[in-house]
Amino acid sequence: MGKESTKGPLMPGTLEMLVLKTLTRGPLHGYGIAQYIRQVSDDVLRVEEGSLYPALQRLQIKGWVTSEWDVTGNNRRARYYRLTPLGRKQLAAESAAYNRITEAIARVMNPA
Amino acid sequence: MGKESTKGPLMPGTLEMLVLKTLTRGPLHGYGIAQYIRQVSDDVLRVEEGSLYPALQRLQIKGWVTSEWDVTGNNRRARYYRLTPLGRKQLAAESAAYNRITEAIARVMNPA
DNA sequence: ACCTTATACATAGTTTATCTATGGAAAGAT
DNA sequence: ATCTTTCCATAGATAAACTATGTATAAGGT
Repeated sequence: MGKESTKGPLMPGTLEMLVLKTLTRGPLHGYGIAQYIRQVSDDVLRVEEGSLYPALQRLQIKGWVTSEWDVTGNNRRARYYRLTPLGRKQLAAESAAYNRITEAIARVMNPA
Repeated sequence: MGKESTKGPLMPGTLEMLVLKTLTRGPLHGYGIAQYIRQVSDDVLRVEEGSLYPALQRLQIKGWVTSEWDVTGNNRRARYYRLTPLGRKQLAAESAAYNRITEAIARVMNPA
């Protein structure tokens, strides 16, 4: 009866990068971040709230993002997260590291 | 003074896939598996022994590999791991899942 | 003979990130 | 009234990788 669960676990270590990337489009609240990532990834990447909110706290502590309470278009209170300049640098670094590693994995998986 | 450490952490969840893939070339011992992955990845992926040996035990328990003691070309005793047919199927499944996820990540990181 | 390096296996304990499972609260629709 | 959706948040469990450590032997240099 239920629908088939597409099942979409995240690769540990990629969540922070995806969140930072999402915030380059502008400030957004947690729920919106989760929805955006899920939609853009065609429902493959599912960001669980139990993973997201702790991650957002970590990002804030490290200074990659700031946050403030605001109101959504739905007239709901929500905490909006905003990328800091430091966060932007971090995103570039993480993105480069990610590419380096996935390319290395590709060399193992598809040897010449 | 030491050499620059290239630093190459693995993405959690990829180690088993890389090991299974390595064993498609033929039976090999743990130390050799680590060396192979490191070399083919151009020193980007470093397989720590503290990660590898527990992983090999997990693979064996699940039936993806078997093992037996043998002697290397260096005249040393070593435990050789061999991919099972089940392991080969598992590799195909993990590889497909990995591609699905990395492609989804790419959609988030490089939106059209 | 001795010492060092490289090879080879293995475990214990820590860290860290994600997940599951909950819980609360308010808006809007039926 | 009640239900669904939106939105936040935490506690506890799970799992994979890491660091550190220990053992042992072969080969090669001095």
